Amino acid sequence: MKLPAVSKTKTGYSTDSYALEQIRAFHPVVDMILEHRFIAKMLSTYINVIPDLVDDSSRLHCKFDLRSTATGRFASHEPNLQNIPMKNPRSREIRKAFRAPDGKRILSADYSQIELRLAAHLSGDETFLQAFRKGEDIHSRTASELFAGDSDTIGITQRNLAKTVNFGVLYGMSPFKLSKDLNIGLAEAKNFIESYFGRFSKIKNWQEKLVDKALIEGEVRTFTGRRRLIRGLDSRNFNEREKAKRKVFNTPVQGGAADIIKIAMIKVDQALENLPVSLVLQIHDELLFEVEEKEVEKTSEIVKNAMENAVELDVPLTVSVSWGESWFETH
DNA sequence: TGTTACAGCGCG
DNA sequence: AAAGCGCGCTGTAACA
Ligand SMILES: Nc1ccn([C@H]2C[C@H](O)[C@@H](COP(=O)(O)OP(=O)(O)OP(=O)(O)O)O2)c(=O)n1
Ligand SMILES: [Mg+2]
Ligand SMILES: [Mg+2]
Repeated sequence: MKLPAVSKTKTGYSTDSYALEQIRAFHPVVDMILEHRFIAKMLSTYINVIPDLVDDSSRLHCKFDLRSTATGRFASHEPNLQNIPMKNPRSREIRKAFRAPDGKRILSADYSQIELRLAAHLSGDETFLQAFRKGEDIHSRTASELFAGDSDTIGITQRNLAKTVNFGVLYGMSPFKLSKDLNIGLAEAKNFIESYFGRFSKIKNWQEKLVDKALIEGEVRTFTGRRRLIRGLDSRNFNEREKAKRKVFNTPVQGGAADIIKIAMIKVDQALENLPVSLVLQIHDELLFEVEEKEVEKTSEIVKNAMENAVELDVPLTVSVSWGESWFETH
């Protein structure tokens, strides 16, 4: 349609939502395509599919693959119940369909800033460690810094963007992508990254040491000894080499967080032995339970305690618990 | 009818 | 998307 080209893929012009956002002012069809894409995604992935998978007892069972991921996380499939809509208020409505039976509640327990805490622990960065000892919420803090000026408009959407920024920068995001994500200039994005690693000054050095070690050993490990083989660190291709480096310093953190919740699952299971509670889902750093309504408060305490004390780090682990009649009410 | 590559997008 | 990482699912196009 001769609209401006935002970027290219290997087969043509890119039409992903970022590209369309950039050209929406040039033609009314662009917004219509975005809306169509959104509805099509919801229908084809969730709304038209999931009801047919519910069994005779109104239960929906996914499968969990415990040994397919590179980092030690679980993977869920048929259907994937680890990617049910959450971030967009319109699509989040889907969670109202995931209900506890009469007399029971859905209870969710999610680690706070889990990979940031683990990164603080593993790197030993004093500023980072102190922030968590003081009970700071770094995602919220980043949100306020990003939206300095309009402090009333900082809600969950802004915190989610800040979350992407915090993990993006930690795991090697380029100033280019950061500037696009935040709609800011390249220079400002560079500044943000510099001040991030300036503030948490031991992080960079810790990451470099991990890469040096991985180059020698050909692998990287989480704190439990879980190993991931890393290829490409000695590649002559810059992109391939840099990609391998990012895997090296992501894996101990993402994989370590996976180790933590696995330990927590064992402890939770033991602690709940005599209560009418079933663990129904794991979503990377979150556990979802079905609980007799009467026992919700007691379960909340036990679960929170077991998860927060799964392992002992140089920072506290904090877990947010919430519950309701459906999955929508949690968080 | 089934497989693969691709682009795209949902979640953590 | 041009240096965030980790997943699974979808529709389309091309091909067997
Ligand atoms: N864009 C994202 C979102 C999440 N994660 C990883 C790091 C998070 O620590 C972990 C769990 O995701 P959460 O959404 O639970 O985020 P946090 O635990 O960091 O924050 P919260 O306090 O909101 O739970 O998944 C990531 O790498 N990139
Ligand atoms: Mg969390
Ligand atoms: Mg979570």
